[in-house]
Amino acid sequence: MLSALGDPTRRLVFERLATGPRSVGEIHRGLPHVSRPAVSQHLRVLKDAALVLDEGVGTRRYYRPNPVAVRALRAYFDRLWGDALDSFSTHAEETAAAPPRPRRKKP
Amino acid sequence: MLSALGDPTRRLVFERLATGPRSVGEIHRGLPHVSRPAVSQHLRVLKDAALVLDEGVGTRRYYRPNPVAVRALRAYFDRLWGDALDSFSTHAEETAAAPPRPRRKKP
DNA sequence: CGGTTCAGTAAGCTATTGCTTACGTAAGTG
DNA sequence: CACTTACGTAAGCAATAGCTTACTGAACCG
Repeated sequence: MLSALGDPTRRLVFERLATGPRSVGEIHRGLPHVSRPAVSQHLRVLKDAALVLDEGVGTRRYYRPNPVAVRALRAYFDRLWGDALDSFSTHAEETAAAPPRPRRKKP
Repeated sequence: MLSALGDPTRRLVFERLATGPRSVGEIHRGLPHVSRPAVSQHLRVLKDAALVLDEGVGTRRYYRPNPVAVRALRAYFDRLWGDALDSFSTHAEETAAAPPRPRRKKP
């Protein structure tokens, strides 16, 4: 998932979907610098990564973010956040317990 | 930031830091498939992206996640999550209000 | 001191990636 | 039915990314 969001342009595409379903053409119009086929290709990558869902309506195809994916990403960073906090408090305790840190040549 | 986390190997490196500060050598030992210079290079990218902080102790250098960055990422997906929820309820209302989907333009 | 450990950097190579152009196709329109 | 709209896909290309090897430079150790 994060691999798919690694590309800045793809992130732009993805973020355009946050506020509601968009067709390929709409996304393309909102991103003049990106050709339409490029948009299609980005959407394909996003879809393969399960980051977006799509639904065909007539001749167009509407894309929207996949709630499951967004939740998973949130959970990922929540976990990281928790671990980092733990690590931080441990770090704080240690450095507090040994104030003059056994640095380089000071002591 | 997300660009930096786009690479799977780099994500591995980053995740190794979640549970506490690690030196380059330690990370390398935990990731046998990745050469030590590669680890250094990944850490450099992570540092340039402000995803990690580092502190030199003697001949080694300890890396740890940057809390600010993790919080920012959490916030990013939280926002996305909120927008997606709004979008979803709107979508639900519309489809509920108009069972046989209106085709082309606004009826 | 010399030697060793730990880490960052340089150079070069390969694989991947993202883009464009061109084409194919299904569905809506008159 | 043409014809148009909206997408997807194929092929090919240039740029980038990540890896490895080799070198350099600090800081400890004896």
